[in-house]
Amino acid sequence: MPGTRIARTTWSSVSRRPSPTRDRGIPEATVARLPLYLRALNGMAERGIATVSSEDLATAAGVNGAKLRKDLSHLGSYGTRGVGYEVEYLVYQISRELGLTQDWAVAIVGVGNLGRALANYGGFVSRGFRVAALLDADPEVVGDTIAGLNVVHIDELETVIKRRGVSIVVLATPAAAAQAVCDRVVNAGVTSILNFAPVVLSVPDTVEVRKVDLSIELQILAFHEQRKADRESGGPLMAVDSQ
Amino acid sequence: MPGTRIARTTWSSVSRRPSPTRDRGIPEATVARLPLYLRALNGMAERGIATVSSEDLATAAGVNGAKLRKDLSHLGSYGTRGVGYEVEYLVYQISRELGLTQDWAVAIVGVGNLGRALANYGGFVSRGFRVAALLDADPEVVGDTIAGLNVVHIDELETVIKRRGVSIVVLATPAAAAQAVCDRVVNAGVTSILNFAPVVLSVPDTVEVRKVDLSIELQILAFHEQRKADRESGGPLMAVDSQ
DNA sequence: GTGACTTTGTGCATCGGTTCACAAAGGGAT
DNA sequence: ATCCCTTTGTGAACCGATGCACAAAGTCAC
Repeated sequence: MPGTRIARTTWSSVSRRPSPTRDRGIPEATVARLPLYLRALNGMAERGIATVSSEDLATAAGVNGAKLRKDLSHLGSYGTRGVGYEVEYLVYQISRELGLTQDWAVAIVGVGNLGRALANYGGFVSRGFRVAALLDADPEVVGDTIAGLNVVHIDELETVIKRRGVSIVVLATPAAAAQAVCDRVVNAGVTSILNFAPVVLSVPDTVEVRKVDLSIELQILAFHEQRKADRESGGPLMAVDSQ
Repeated sequence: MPGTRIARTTWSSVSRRPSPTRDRGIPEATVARLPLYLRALNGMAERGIATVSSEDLATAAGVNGAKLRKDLSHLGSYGTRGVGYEVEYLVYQISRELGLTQDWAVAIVGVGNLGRALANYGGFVSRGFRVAALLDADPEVVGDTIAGLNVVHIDELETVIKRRGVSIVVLATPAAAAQAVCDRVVNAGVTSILNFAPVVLSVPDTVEVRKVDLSIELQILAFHEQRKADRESGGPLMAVDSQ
């Protein structure tokens, strides 16, 4: 299947121009941590803290100081040497960089247990995001009101996406339906998808897919848990080495 | 705070012995992909496929062939050159490596919308995992039956963990309660935690914490989405470079 | 048994990300 | 204005992960 490509989290061809000062190509790892910093900073702003050092912010966000400084340096030079970062200002800069100064219309497809939970989860749709539509294929739930929104039939997908300006879609459908819905969503012009279904989605590489997979996380935990158990009973020097 | 350490996903001191053949230290990146391979293999087994090449399995799992082969080579030499991998056998080997041959008792703490969804989500508790307890602080929901389980008051946390042999805890509490519950869970001897609350948990570094954070995923999508928009209106050569 | 063909397993170059360590840059006291 | 102290921003070494490319190892046909 040469037409489609497997979803990658990174970009195939980011502009690799060696810009002199403000290289706009922010490393993916950094982008993934910016929301963490933002959350910590918001907490500080609420508690009335005006200024913060890289070291303090780093521990609040659960990372190391040097990493935080390097991350922030990718956005620009927003600190004052000898003092630290001004909290309000940094909140604004990170918000702007993440695109949270505009607001994003999100559609949730699949209103089962999980979809319902997401729709109701007020905290996760924080500043910048707004649940604009709920869709489902089951005639039983179509027409219901969940979190103040009317559930629309999946047939209306394309119409709803266009009319309500949806640019991010959350997939909470059963695994079997996910790829088909995904295809339609992509055809409707959406290029950002958050996928909760336990399948590997196949999309053109202009589309960004992020995956949240509960079962995988559990399996990773189980791996480490088992290893700890092995360690205890076997001891580190009793490694079996069954060659 | 020198006593506790921020949760890292990796191990501080994995056995770094240069073992000759079967190095038991499997790279973290590999571990994270094994569940993906396992899922693809299970699908193939169901469809009656007996044997599969690295290239086919790789595309099914959404990775590149060389990576898959290197990943599998960390577990041992389970393929046959010129033929491929026997599906059933590989399923068993990966399951064993991930610790899915035993079953793990999981407790879910916090039975709000999300906790309820997780409890009911039959698919996610796949082979190897079993929801053994539901806990909550709200007297309103304590005593309810959800997914066939009685919701227990959080006061019973330590007792329930011991009595039901819980070794993995899923935190689905409000952010404000998460750290306190986490401390109690850790004190009760649990060393594997899956955290859905939007906070950075502080735990001793013998404890493995994995985080699932919907809001962060959305923000990452927004970042890329904004960048695409900038690209279109600005054009790649109109980079502002506001030095 | 031999040769052609297929596919694994891995050495090696490369790349992105992390961490260290320090020079540069500011603030504040005297 | 000068000196000392604090903290940022970053060059450079390091480390793990990725991907290429190929030799080794097996199957199958005859």
